[in-house]
Amino acid sequence: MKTRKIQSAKLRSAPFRRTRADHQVELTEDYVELIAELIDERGEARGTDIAMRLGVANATVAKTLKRLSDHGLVTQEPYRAIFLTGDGWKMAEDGRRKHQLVKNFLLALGVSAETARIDSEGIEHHVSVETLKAMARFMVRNPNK
Amino acid sequence: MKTRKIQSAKLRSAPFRRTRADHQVELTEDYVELIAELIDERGEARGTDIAMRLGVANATVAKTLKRLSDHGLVTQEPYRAIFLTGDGWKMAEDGRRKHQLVKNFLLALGVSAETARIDSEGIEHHVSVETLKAMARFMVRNPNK
DNA sequence: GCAAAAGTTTAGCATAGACTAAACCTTATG
DNA sequence: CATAAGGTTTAGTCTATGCTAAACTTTTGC
Repeated sequence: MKTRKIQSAKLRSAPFRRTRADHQVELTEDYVELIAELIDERGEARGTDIAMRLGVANATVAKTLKRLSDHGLVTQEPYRAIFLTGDGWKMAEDGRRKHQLVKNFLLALGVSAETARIDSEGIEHHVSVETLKAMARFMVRNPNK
Repeated sequence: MKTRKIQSAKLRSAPFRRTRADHQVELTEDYVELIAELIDERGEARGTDIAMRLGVANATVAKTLKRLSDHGLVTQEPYRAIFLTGDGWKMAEDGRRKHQLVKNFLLALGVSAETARIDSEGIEHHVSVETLKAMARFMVRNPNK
């Protein structure tokens, strides 16, 4: 096959997907959002509550929290509740704003509440600012039916 | 704090997010879709091409392909091109259909081609059938501006 | 105020997905 | 047609995210 080399040249590098590191970012965002939610709802976030909501073992939560703490997003004392740092709150707020917007958009699009809740959680981490703006515009044009 | 126990009881279990195993599914879908694309474009998919498009090292691709092969999605002979099995094609086609729909939807919503391309890749794995239908309806109402 | 229950942490293990470096086949070209 | 270039595989390492089991601390309730 004589054409191989030429074809290969056409593909030359491509920052096409992010895929790898992004999964960590997503999980981190999920954690801080959930922690913010728990603090709002009940004044404090505890390992067990996080574990239950995420459906993982507490040991897993403890390990992840240690990492978040290393990365300066949460603070914790042994055997005490977890709190968010300034950076942690910022990330959580960003996430929640996005999440709300996507969810409301899906509702405006006409999907059920349940589906809007589930899909918005997945989609939230993948929408750019441009798309968020387009969603916001759409909602202005199509008020909450 | 006397209320702890009662509060905890309220949270009782919650299949709230999928998060863990899903990342693997996403990566798998990305691989088979890309392989299908390469086969369509040029008749065969090779490790190097996949590595370039995904932006990872070939060793990483080789390892992942071994897993896909174990899971019956691709077939490969040493030092030869990669092909999809029936299941592999099915997954790839499903993914591509979803991907196209989401991308066209974003375009119809008014985002730029570049953003539609990038965001649709991320969103694709997180939209339910119900949301896809809602997107399709929207496009009927708002033909390709 | 002590013992049992509940929650948290630590230790050890497994798998996935990333990397580099080196060994190994194929292909292309002089 | 031999060899250099290029693609592929293997080996070994690292980090993240899961798990269970066991140790440890705090809280609750008698």
